[in-house]
Amino acid sequence: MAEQDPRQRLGRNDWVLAGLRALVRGGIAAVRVEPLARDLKATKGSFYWHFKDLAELHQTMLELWEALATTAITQAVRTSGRDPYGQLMLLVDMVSVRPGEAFGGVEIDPAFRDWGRCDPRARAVLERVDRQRLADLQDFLRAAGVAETELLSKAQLIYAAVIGLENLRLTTGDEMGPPLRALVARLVTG
Amino acid sequence: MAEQDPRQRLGRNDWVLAGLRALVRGGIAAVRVEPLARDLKATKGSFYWHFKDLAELHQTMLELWEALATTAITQAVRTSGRDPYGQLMLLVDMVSVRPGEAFGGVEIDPAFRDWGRCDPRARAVLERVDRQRLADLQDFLRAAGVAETELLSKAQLIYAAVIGLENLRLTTGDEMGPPLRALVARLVTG
DNA sequence: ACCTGAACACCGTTCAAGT
DNA sequence: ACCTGAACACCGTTCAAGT
Repeated sequence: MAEQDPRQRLGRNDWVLAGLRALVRGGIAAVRVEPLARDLKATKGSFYWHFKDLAELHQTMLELWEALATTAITQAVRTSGRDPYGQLMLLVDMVSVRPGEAFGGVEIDPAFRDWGRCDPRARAVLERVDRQRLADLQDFLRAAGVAETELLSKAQLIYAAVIGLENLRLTTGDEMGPPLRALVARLVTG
Repeated sequence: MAEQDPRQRLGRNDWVLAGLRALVRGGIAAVRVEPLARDLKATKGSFYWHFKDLAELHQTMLELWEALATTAITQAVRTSGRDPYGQLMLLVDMVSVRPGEAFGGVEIDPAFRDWGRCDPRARAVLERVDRQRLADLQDFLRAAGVAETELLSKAQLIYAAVIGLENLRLTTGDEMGPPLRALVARLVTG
């Protein structure tokens, strides 16, 4: 995306990105000051210039994810200029993108979901994200012509499929795009 | 139950019990060598006489719980000499007992359930325990005259109620015995 | 057989001192 | 403004030495 020049000085953001990498690789237990410092070839003192403590880094990661996982993607979809059905498919595509191809992409979702199972602070964020996404999904389905009485159940089914397919991709390596597009097509036209 | 005499020397079991106490109070993160040693007024070296490392203590705790959580209770119920319906009610009573009144009692269940969410070793045990309990519950329901086609769904409903009520007891403090007995009565006679 | 005490490694946190 | 280096505390793990 940018920043090929190896700056000597680190910003708050470099630590957050390193934290996200560690989270995806080893879970929240891997997001620790000293390993992160080694990763960035800096000292722990540098970390403590940017953050009060580990909890503040965790909080920052959660806030970033909450923003990316909800407003960022739906915003991009809404302003894409496509018709409602095209917007739904774009949403599916953005959510199905392979790990590393985009941030806020789906590769970090399971990592945050696992984190939410073990940490009340993360769980609160996870609950807000899930609620928001279900609400957004219902908006898109409504715009695409789905009947009001079927909005919730269809949104839940799609979201459940996304979560389940994310997990399967981690184990079986299967792509989630095709089955997801098929499901959405069936639910919108049916 | 026993052991009022304060022995100087600790056994493997004292460490396991201290580990269970710590797990219930503070989750698996609280089950650590040095705090446990402080709790038992011993040194860390003593711990490492009985266990290779922390992982071995964890494993021992999981094995103990798996035994108590499945075979121990159902065995006691089966050999109680009651009729099938009485056995079901005894099972409910044993599972509803207040924290501290019995080990293998339900007070430690939520702690192991939380642990299972964050640790693959614990998750494997949790899955076996849940499957075993559902199977046992179906056996008891069958003996009490529940129709074969309704065994699974009724067992699931009862087990879900147990888990949900355990959680509510932790927050609201409500007793779980009465609602559980009512549910079982309705499902067996209905 | 069971334990103590000291040692070492790892890591979170603080802080004075450097650029 | 941002970082280093050293220090301290906490805890997992090892081990020689005690009873």
